[in-house]
Amino acid sequence: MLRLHDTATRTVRPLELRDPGQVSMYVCGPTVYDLPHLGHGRYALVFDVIRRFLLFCGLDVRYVSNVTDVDDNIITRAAAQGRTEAEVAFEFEIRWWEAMDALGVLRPTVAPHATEYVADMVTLVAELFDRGIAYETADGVYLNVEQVDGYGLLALQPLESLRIGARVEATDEKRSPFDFAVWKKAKPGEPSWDSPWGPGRPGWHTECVVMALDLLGEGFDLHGGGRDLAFPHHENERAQAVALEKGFASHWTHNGWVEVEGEKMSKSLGNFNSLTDLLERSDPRAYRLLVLRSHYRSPIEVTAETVADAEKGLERLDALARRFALDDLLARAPGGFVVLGRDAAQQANGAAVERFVAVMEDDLDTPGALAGIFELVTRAHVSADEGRDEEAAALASTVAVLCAALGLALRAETGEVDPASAGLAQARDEARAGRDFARADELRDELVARGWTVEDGPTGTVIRR
RNA sequence: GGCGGCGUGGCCGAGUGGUUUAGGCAGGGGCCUGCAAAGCCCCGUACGUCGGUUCGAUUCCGACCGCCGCCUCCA
Repeated sequence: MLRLHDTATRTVRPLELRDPGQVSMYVCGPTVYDLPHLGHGRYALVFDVIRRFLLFCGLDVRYVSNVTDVDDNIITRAAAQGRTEAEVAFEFEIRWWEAMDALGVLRPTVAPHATEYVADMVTLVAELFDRGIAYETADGVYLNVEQVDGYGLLALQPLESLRIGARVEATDEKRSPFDFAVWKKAKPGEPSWDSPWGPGRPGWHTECVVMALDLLGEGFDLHGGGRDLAFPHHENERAQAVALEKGFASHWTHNGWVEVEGEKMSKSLGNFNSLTDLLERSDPRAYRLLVLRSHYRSPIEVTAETVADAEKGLERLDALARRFALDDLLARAPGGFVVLGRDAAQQANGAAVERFVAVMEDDLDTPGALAGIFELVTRAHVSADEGRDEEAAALASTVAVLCAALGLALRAETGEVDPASAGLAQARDEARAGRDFARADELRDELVARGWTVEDGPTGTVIRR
């Protein structure tokens, strides 16, 4: 079984399933008030890979990831742009899914919206209120964290030590500095819903509790997100569940940061920290490879260099795909899901698959998994060079299967060739046949000038983009 | 102030108490090729500093230096 780091216990331990054969996971989704950034892309990729690996291992996965479509940031953005909150949320949610699709991130099984759950959230807040754990202030309803057992579990430090450095606003009516809003009273012009405390909107930390419990049930298996969500967001989700005496996530997993050229990320690189922008200016698969190349809990550096480096790694995989005419298994699979599970893959090259599974099960060691895949690439070429075609084909197809398990698409196609370029390629073959190499080289230069990469294959000139 | 993480060869990035290497990219040499490209083979003898434990540490312990993050909305 997959062993993953669990933030609550600070250990790597097996993911224990509530229902055998069935994984229930909740990953905190975006607040849709702006374009997704690189950090969004990383968490989405990390948990996509966890999901795909579990699928590869033959498990059913119910993957719930929310969209926060009401929140302070959206309100601020809408006001600044003279639009409604709904318009802002709608626009950026579209941009979000565009980016996810480009990254090859599987759509969640369910992607609930906060605004669809307001009534349930009011019910939850009322219950917290009735239990005396939440209290009303001038601007909302707060949960008193001092009444929650084990508060500070995910912050990885006791409540007392949190207090020392806490910044407490002087005007705060809060009973404890870490008390958080479960309901925010609306100011004039803000979107609002009715509640026993007057018109308002739910606090951010409330939506995930309600939606996770509704869509996955108590005691679901895995809750994930970026490292920064551990505290206070996940801590506060958990606090509400504990206050209500409901079983919540069994396992908490958080991924590390994205760093962009040190501290001056956006300054020197323009919009480079926008995921949308990165996806436009590089092969979208490169970001997946870049993310997979380091451990999910380590910080990663995203620079023009590391992205270019990843693109070259991709080229090596694609070259194998071309040589062996490997199918892009993801393109053929319905919904981009892994089609070949572990059992089927076993037939390709059992030892390699077992090694892959072993390293992946060890806290998602994707760098190790990639190392194994690249070794298979070399072995496939060697086998083919030495004429062991069957073995070579098996090795190459193993590469395809394992790449698919990681969500990495392989490209064997060479791109659409226009008639003029095809003509040049043919002319070059004719020149070469007549041993007019000067002419052949001229034609190659011309093709290169048109943006093609030119290779001589067994059947003549092959051009590709 | 409290807490946590990191520091590996030109770059990215794993890993381990010693004997055999991660892997990728770049670079050098060779094979193949009309020349290239792709591919294959070979090469660099790395582990922040100072101590300690040990027969032996990059890997364990301690101190120190440096970098980063969290404690506040944040993936």
